[in-house]
Amino acid sequence: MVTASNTREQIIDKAFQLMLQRGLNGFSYRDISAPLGVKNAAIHYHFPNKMDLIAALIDENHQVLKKATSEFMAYGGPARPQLEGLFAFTMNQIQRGRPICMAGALAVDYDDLSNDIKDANDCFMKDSIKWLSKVLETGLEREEFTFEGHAEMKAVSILATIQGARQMARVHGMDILEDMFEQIRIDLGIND
Amino acid sequence: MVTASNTREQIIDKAFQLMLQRGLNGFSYRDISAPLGVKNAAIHYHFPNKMDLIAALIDENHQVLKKATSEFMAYGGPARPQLEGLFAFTMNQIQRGRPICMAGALAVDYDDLSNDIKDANDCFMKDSIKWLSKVLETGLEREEFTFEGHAEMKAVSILATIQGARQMARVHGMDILEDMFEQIRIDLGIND
DNA sequence: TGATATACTTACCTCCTAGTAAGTAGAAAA
DNA sequence: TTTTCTACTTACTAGGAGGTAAGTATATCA
Repeated sequence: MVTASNTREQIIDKAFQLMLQRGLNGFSYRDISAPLGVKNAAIHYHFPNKMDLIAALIDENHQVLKKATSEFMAYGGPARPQLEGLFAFTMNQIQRGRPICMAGALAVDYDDLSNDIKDANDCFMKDSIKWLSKVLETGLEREEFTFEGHAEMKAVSILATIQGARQMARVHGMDILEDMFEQIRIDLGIND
Repeated sequence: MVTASNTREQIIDKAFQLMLQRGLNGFSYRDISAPLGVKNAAIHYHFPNKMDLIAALIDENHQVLKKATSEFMAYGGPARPQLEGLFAFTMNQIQRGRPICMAGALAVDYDDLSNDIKDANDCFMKDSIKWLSKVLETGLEREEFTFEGHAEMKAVSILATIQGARQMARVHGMDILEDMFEQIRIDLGIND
């Protein structure tokens, strides 16, 4: 072996894609190992069982979120680019072959999950909601947005809309997503 | 055998519940047959393969929708009770152990589906959107609702929100759903 | 009464699943 | 140079998946 091994990262990357394409029960170790040219046991070496792998994926997902939102959470700033960043991130995920979001992928098989994984997912969602709530509050203060109701409830509703829209996009095509983003903008009083 | 057989109906009923609880890949023939006290082969007798069963479930789902909306689609009437009916139906489904909707259950495993099933699901979604669009348009005309943008886009966004909220409710508890319904009302200018 | 159809059961099959135990090539450390 | 560690592979297992072929009890029809 000449290079330092990156098998672990490749496994995570592939599993991530499969998870967000087919859900937790929709892919097997073989689906990961075959395209990478390794054996199933190689996956078990890095992740003793499937739940360990899933936990790593959720953690990975959470890191991506934290990285993307840390600056705004620490220093604030204009809200609109944050919202547009969420839309762009969503589109980007889908274009990279990840049509459903992590929470969506887990939700169908939710009963199978260990408490650790449920907690990790819960934590991720709470952070997402916290961030978007702050974006909305900031947008309201800076008069970038207008909306009725509590920022947190509005944040949850926007995240739910995107989550649902990602699923619907699979059936109706990706245009529906742009429509949903536009509707969210309209509902926030953005007209440009 | 004394009574007329209702095994077929029981299979559909059980499969429906499992499908909306765990998704297409989240349950097996055994999960259906065992609680009904029949053998797997009994399911194969009524539905030669799993896709035939899924098709029957989608059809069943579509019938429920048509039944619930036919009167309004034919004769119109006040929009608000229609919207509240959607909320009530959603809550009722969840309370009956069906936390995710059919489209959500199919979306994760969408690539596995036959074209027939995709078409049937597409047809169901189109009918849902058509109905809710009419509800919104009617509500606007009758000054029950106020909103910006096209009725159809707004309808899709509401359905997406509910779909996403059902998934989130699994993680965050059912209270989130009532919150989402309330936010939808607020966004439609309903304040009571 | 005999033939046919319905609604299953019994017994089986093949394939795939996650998971394990033992072996191994190469790199690093002693 | 020997030992130890890392990162795997080979070879295997038990169990579960969907699916099938053949048999059977009951009801219906001719």
